[in-house]
Amino acid sequence: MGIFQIIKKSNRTRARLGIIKTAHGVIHTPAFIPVGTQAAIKGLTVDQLKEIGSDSLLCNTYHLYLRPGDEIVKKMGGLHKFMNWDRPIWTDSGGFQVFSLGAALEHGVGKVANIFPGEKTGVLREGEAEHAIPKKEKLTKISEEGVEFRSHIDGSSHFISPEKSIQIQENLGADLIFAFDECTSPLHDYEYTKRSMKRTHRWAVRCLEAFKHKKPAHSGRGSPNPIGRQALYGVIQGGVFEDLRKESAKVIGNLGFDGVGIGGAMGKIKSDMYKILDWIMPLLPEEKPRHLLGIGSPEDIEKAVMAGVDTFDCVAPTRLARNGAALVEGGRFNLKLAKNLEDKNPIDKKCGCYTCKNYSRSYLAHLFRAGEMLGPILATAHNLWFMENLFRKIREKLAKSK
RNA sequence: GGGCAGGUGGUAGAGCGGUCAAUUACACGACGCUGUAGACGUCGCGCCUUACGGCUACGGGGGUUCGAAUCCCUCCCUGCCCA
Repeated sequence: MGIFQIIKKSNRTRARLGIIKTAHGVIHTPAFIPVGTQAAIKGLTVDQLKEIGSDSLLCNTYHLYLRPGDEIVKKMGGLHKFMNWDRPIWTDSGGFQVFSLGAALEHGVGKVANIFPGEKTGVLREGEAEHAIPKKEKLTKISEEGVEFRSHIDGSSHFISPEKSIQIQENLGADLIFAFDECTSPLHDYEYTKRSMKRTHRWAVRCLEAFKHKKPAHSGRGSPNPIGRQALYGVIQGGVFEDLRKESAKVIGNLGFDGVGIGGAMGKIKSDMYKILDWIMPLLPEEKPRHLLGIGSPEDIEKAVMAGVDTFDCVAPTRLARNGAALVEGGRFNLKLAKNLEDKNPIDKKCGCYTCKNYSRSYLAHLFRAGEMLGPILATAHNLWFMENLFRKIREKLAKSK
């Protein structure tokens, strides 16, 4: 029995309305999942997050393994108890850190690379990194067995394999966990991306194997988990290459995971990502929930939902908030601008969030300029409410549609 | 009245003959942020110019020098000490 129940499918697009069932309650999809890497949504209490309406949140395996340590979290009764969040939790496998502490550091790029270093306008062959403008020394070393990380905190060495990632994630005790993968860089060429993808596939099999032997998870207070254990998502890779993406979709989609994550480099421009989604969606089993890893700019959401994505996680709304950018209809609003100091209006008059109901642009500008922590807090509450509201509208629209 | 120490860009504070439109920090401004090494980063910040470059500048004035924020004289101002 699967964890996903489709309530309604759009006739015109691949969009689905559904619920993901976990031991800590359901997630109404399509859904945005706020990211709380270190078992905390930066700046918000869980009560604030509940008031915003988030069904679930996502934490990070690598970060929690390093600090405070997954064994500690386990001793404290698991992530839910540790962070006082009784709704569903996801954990990312650490696969993204293979990228963010590796190629991303080295090349100075992100998942969606619209800026290429130096003269390079295209791909990067393996070993060619030194010709690009190297930003910093990478902290990872990848082998068939797994990935050696040098801790970004103290430089100490750590080795994470697919088996280790699963074990850490079991200790953490999230409801929905991810297979360990390598998130490749948009600068990687076809050959490297292909070899990496094949390895990610082998790692996927190893994750499933390690996962099989795990004991059923004890149920939380929410509705019973239909599968009586954590749910494991596999991750599709393949960069921007059509044959690789399709191959990965078929392999990961049929491996016996509970859900499918779509990860990796999403190309140079936005349209690349939509192309990738269109390639892989027809190849994925309908009954499995699909998660688009790390994507969540408002402008990306609707198209991805129509392409058939069920859930999204993204650091952008929370990070942007901390950096002084409020999400508004059609773009962003810079909270730090001096001219805001004389503006009595809220960020958005039509917004129903706590921040907009109670505070002016003037006050927010003051808080940010003064370096008061309340600024990022109020901005985070606004941005997450904005995302939640965006998805609520998408769900309502799907529910009403024919 | 006498002695000493100082006056540098929005602020603090380097520089003490050429490499100085002037280190650095803060402030200010613009931009960026997509599975969080991020309440962060990049850039700008005398004037004109897209740029090359030009112009005006280190309290005021006057000198020395090929060349002065840097040396000399003088005036003004500030702080401390003695009368």
